[in-house]
Amino acid sequence: MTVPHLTAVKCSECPIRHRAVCARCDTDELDRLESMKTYRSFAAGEAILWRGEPLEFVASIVSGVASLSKTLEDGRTQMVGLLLPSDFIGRPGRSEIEFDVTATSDVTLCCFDRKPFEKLVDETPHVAHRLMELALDELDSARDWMLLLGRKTAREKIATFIEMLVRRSDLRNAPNNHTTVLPMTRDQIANYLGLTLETVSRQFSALKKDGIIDFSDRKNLVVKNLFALHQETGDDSDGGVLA
Amino acid sequence: MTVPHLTAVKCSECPIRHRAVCARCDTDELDRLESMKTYRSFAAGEAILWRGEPLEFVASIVSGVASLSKTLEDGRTQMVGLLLPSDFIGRPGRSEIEFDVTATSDVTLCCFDRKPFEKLVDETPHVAHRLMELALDELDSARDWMLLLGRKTAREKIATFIEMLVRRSDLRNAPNNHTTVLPMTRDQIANYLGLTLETVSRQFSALKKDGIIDFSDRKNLVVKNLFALHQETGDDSDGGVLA
DNA sequence: CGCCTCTTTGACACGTGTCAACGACGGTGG
DNA sequence: CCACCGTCGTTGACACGTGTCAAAGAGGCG
Repeated sequence: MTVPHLTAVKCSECPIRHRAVCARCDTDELDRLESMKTYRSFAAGEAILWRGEPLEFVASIVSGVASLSKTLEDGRTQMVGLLLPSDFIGRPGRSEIEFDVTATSDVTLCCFDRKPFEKLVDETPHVAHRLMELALDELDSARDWMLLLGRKTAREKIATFIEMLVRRSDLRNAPNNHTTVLPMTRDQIANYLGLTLETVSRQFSALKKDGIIDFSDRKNLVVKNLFALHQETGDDSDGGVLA
Repeated sequence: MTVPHLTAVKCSECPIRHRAVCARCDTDELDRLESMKTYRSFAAGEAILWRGEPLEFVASIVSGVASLSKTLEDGRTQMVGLLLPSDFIGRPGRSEIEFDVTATSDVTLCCFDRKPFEKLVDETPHVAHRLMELALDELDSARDWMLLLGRKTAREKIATFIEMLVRRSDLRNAPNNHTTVLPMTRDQIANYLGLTLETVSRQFSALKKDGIIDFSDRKNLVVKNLFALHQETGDDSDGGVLA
């Protein structure tokens, strides 16, 4: 299975223009980025970068979902990050990365060669500042995930995961009719949540049996009761729904 | 129990001079920091900052250990970071934090009022750059911890924890005679590792029974066989000892 | 149509949490 | 100086959640 390398769109028309690393750039800065960038695409399941490999390029995710994962010697793996459109791969001043980056769905990246990009970062406070914000956002979500991994039950993990997906995907629908698409297989969800795929499957079934969610097929789910779902996450009772 | 607020030492004589946020500063920049800083001390167990509280100051840890933790509605808590000397509290552009910061041991901080410090960051690339590095280091260790929380067994978690302490504390001793001090109670270790305090205690006992570690008292432990300890961490077999 | 991957479900095992009792240590006050 | 008390740590018995192993169903693609 091959994926065509899409031709890059103009930065000014880019769907992630306002949230990616270029979010704060003025027109001149954008022109400079424009001249440096290349688009690359990866099919679902394909490796984007391997741990320890020298880092030739950095990139923003234009479309699709990528994951960061770490593996123990005996093969147990844990996802340590989920990258969505506008998220950034690679860091200034780091020549390699400490985890594998994999395309979870089909992915399109807006790539920059690392060395010239680092030069640009040094000369462009707007970009440096935005990179800092993106890193801090990742740090916050990593810490939320540590709480989930260390202290939540399987049911709470699944409920939290679904709630996160619903919040990010579909705010257009009427309340109590939230629908969303699972962007990954049961196995990948298990690796994200620190569970086995069997436990993931069982917890989905249990939430379905309790009337909180429903599946139209494997990937598409409807949250029938968002309040009840939130009650299952273990987080503050006021939290999400009313916020 | 009160802790005296130590008078600040000269930046040029500061023990964390070469690793903290000021690491890359030249003499002029250091003078400016010097004029802004205040020392504060906190006794073991004391709260330094509460989640959601407006962030009045940022700080570097001069001595002692502080922890970041998150709590679920029913009281389950998870440490999401351990701050050692030279680590930084607070972020540019964030007016509050999403976790509690607590003094684990007696702690001394080098504090700066947030607003003037942010101004300084904007005007001082050396500081901005160093802050970025510190954030990325934290992100890397958060991700290592996610792997531990999600996939390691209790014994692997304890072995990893001890190995981390030994690496950071005592490189002066001869091989196979590594000694270290546990900077926290069993309960705090449990919250760091996503375990219960009983499990922590049992795993310490098991490693002692297997001749891998030994205790002279509750806090002081000797690693009698560092290679065997590393074998218990679940990490790559080549990893630490030979590196 | 048949193969392959993904998913579901069941039976069972085992690691870790829970509950409880006891022991060790350190500080305080008589 | 010693007795007391509170905190912290250890150990045991048991329960329960989640992992493991196994089999079969569901859907997609050649």
